[in-house]
Amino acid sequence: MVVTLKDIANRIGKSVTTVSRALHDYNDVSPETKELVHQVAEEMGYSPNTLAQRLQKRQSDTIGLILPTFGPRFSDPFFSELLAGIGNKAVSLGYDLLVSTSSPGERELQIYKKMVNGRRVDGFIVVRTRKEDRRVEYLLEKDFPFVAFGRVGINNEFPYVDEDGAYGMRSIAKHLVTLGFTNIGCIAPDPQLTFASSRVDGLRAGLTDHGITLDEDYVCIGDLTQSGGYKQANCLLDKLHPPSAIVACNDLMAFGAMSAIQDRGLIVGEDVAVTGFDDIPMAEHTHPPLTTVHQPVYQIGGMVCEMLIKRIQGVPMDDEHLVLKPSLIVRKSCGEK
Amino acid sequence: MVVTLKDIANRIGKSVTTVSRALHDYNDVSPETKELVHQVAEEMGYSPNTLAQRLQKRQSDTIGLILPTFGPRFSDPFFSELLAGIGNKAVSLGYDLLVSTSSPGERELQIYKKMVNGRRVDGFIVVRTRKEDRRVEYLLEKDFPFVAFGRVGINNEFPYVDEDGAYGMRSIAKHLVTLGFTNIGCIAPDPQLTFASSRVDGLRAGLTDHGITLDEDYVCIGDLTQSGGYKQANCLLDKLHPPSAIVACNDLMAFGAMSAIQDRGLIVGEDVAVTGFDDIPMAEHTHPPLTTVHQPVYQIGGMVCEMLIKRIQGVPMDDEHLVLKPSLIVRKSCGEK
DNA sequence: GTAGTTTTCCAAAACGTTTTGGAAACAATT
DNA sequence: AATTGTTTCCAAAACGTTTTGGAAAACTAC
Repeated sequence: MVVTLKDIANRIGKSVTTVSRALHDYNDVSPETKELVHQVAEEMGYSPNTLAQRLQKRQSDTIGLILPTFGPRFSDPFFSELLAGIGNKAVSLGYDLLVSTSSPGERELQIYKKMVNGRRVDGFIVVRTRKEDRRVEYLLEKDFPFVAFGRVGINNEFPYVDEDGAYGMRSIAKHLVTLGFTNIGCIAPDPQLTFASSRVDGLRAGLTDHGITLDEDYVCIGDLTQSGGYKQANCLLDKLHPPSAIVACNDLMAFGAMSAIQDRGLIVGEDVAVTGFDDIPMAEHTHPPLTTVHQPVYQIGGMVCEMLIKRIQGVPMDDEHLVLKPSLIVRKSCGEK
Repeated sequence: MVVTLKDIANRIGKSVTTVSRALHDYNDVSPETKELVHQVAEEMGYSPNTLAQRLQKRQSDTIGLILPTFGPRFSDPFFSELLAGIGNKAVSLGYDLLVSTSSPGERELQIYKKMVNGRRVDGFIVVRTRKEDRRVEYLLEKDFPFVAFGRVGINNEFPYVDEDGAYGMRSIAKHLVTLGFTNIGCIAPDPQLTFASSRVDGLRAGLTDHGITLDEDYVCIGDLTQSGGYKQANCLLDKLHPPSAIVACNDLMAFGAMSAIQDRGLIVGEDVAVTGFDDIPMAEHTHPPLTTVHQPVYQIGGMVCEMLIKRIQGVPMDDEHLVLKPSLIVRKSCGEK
């Protein structure tokens, strides 16, 4: 049924070794034999059994990505773009991508362990890092190759790519202050996430630089979805002195905030300003278009993937720690300039 | 370094066979030996090498999913939800999920071939089917297991799950007619996609039922992204007699249409009605909330995954062809009730 | 004590590759 | 003619499992 090296060998009356070496173009096989082997292999429709090759190589040529989903309806455009970036780079470098999904927690860690123990993958890409991250602790302890998108609370002794969230938020702060906003609310992510602090702290620092303090009562915590942004924006708007600008820590929550504002008959960009973070493609076509901070997510996917493969193959990386400066994208959600 | 059966066997002075059988709880191993094996295995931290097991079983226990991405910035919440549905079901049934990304075309087919020939996966989930679909032709010809989400133009002799797009669109048509709309525009997907016709035809039929004809000039083709919806809505609105209702064939394009309307100072739901299709989570929190047709994408992911695994294992399926009736979700983008 | 049965074990083969370490055949050099 | 070198090949081992087909040892029944 399925053609193996042995079948080819039997057919041409040579050994399996010779067939294998002929196909790999070793120079201890005569040109005539090579020609014959290639021809017969082609004719019989031979393709090597990847599993056998991998067992022999003791490499799975596969990288693992476990997406942290929150709730069953996981629907985040950010991750689909990251996935495309990782996936395309992986195929171009000859690696498979093994994807799993799990909400953070014990089950998630079990999946990592299962993959490591069963040698199913050669390394991981860890995304949405947390301040105390069991995943990176585990992988570090096992000395298992991985590259993270994001950093952890302490001891970042592993390769990562991260964006300078504080810098991005300072840009936002400066932009808002320049436009005259002083009463500012913020929708932050779960504080266990590393990027929560860097972004919120960046915002606070940026405002302080201009003599404005961010009231802690005006920092709400959302779940990074549009629905979460909607709810938290409502909290903010229900206050006695509602903020005139809402800084959401990702675009999805910013969209929710915009809806909350509009549902009250207020106009985004006139009555209340809104900003986001990430610059997902949808941000360009909301009404009004969202002022946000751009992260090259697709490219980042490619970068982490490439770094991981270098790590796996023992090729030195140009730079183990990459921190990208995100850029402010001014659109119209904070009013016309 | 890594513990194998042989290590355990050496340590306790038994054969590899016995250790293997003890771990699998065969009854030709004495209780004492079993106990000992388990204990030592535990102590040495043994985990079987998945690659070796798979080679021996001649099964990869892996299912393949190749996402058709359009352009580098692939950012579709629909697919992340589907992925979560497939992924969670796969781990719960002990399968790995191999994900790749490619834009439709020759390269895409190459990826399928590579996976099939190298026996890297035991089956595929094919998504976003086309009327003439090289992928299903290929898999059918190779008699390789797969389950599709969606149908093809002719000869649907393979297991699939699909939604009744025509039915969904008829609901939309009826809803709009009931609300008094007569001048209707449509933003359709690429007509090569199977669901393009079923949806547009369904709309047309639904309108005809109520004595309204869908003007072909009022059917534009969008690329299923928000940006595409924005552009095509503008085309529609630029007409001499612009439609008073825009029916988009997915939610993302509906969002774009809403922005286009709002950018002209018009009010969605008052001046122009908009409808979508899919009911992605974001649809609930746009302004106004989007009237659309609900597809249980997460569940569908689980279903196709389960069907595929049955197909792979030769277990008969309850039903090889599942066509789901989507339900109309009335919100506010066509005006208050 | 013998024949049969049950319990417990294992060597060897198999899965499909790649690598190792020669060996045979022939040619070139002294 | 003996030595060295080159070309071409391959048997065997290895990767880490599981399965097959016994076989030895220990009981059971008469």
